[in-house]
Amino acid sequence: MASSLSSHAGASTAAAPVKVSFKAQMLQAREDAIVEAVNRLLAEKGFDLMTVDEVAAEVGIAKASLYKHFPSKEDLAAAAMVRVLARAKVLLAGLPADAAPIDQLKAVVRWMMRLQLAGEMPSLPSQNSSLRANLMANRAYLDGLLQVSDHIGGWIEAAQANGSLNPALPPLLVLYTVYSRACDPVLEFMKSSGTHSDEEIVEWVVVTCFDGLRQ
Amino acid sequence: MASSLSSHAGASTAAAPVKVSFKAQMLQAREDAIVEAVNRLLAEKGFDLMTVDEVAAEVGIAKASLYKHFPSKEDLAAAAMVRVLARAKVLLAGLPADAAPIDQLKAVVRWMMRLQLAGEMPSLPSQNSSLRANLMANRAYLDGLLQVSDHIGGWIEAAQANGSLNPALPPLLVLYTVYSRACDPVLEFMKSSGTHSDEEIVEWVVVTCFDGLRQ
DNA sequence: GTCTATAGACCGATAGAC
DNA sequence: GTCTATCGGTCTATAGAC
Repeated sequence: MASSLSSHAGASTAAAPVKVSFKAQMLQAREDAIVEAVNRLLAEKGFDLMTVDEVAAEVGIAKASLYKHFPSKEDLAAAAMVRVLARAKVLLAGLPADAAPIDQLKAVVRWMMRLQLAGEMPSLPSQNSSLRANLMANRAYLDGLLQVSDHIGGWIEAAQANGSLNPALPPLLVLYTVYSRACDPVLEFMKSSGTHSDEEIVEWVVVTCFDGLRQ
Repeated sequence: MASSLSSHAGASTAAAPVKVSFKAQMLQAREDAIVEAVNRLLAEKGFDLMTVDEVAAEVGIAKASLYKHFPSKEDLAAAAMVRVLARAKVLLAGLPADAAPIDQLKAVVRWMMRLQLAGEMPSLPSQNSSLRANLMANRAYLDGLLQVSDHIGGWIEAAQANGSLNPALPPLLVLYTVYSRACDPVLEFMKSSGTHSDEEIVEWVVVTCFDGLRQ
């Protein structure tokens, strides 16, 4: 349909999409910069302590320009969550399909913990109700969360079926436990103790998560 | 020394301590009410979303009266943490001394999770630096934390020594992992799913914590 | 009559929103 | 760049105990 349209309208409209696309690219680029800044600030200080002024200053734009892109602080946070969910989808798609489900799950947990240790994991307070309401009304967020959860959920069921994961545990509990590693305070605690490398910490937490504190 | 003083001064001063003690008791009772309200609000909304006006309203006193007892919002939070640490000490002291160290640890984890599910576990954001600085300057908090950590730390080392806990894990990691159950979002998630009782949830998280997701 | 504690108005700063 | 709401923190007039 698009090709028939351009062949009919000729050169004048052939240039127009390029121009619009360029403008859209600029807009998109700025939006990306905003969301990345929000992502970083959410990881560093959390939602409540992050101010919209900070975000604008970090991006280097006026606060008013921010509100052209996102109507509220809550929407900024939602955009950051959508971004990290998109990154998660890329990771999931890139994992070797023939690996054991339990190893897929471990890879996901490792990725989330490395992201947190790198200061790139935005974490939102589950207590803020206005934020929760906003997220639950955000289609992009819900869609992304559902897709990622379905993908991981498939591995959980497969791992329980082949006996590598405790089948007595509700799959939802396992999913939540995996997700919780994204905001596990143990990582920050161990990092601040300063006596271990990030990779050591990640491996220890993976062990405690899948094999428990017991030996 | 107090008895020799009263025997010397006679009846007139014998009444005075009673009066002072009554006044002090009233003051103490109100302080307890304040700290309990702070504890509940911290558990419900967290530090940032809790307002001093709310605390005063909950207790039923004026905000200025609050500031007669505690000089700042941070001190209110610290008092709530001291309170929960005191409750923890009572629990630790009441556990059967002859039980296996691993069972002592499980009992502690169960207690923390039940407290969280009951909405009585105050949790502070680790990101708020002014709050952290205030806590680190609070002797009562540091003392309480140290005592509780020493007590639990002894069990961790004993459990590692008798092989019921993985000896390859740094004791500090184990301690942090235990403490983290106090703010484990899995509990709230599972509770909000509404299909399981609190005790079921607690037992599942205990299993995943000590035995891992793996079977 | 004095003195303390209280209640509720008040202030300055700051953050979100436009 | 402005506006408004809110929040942490303070001030003052008053009520009640001794």
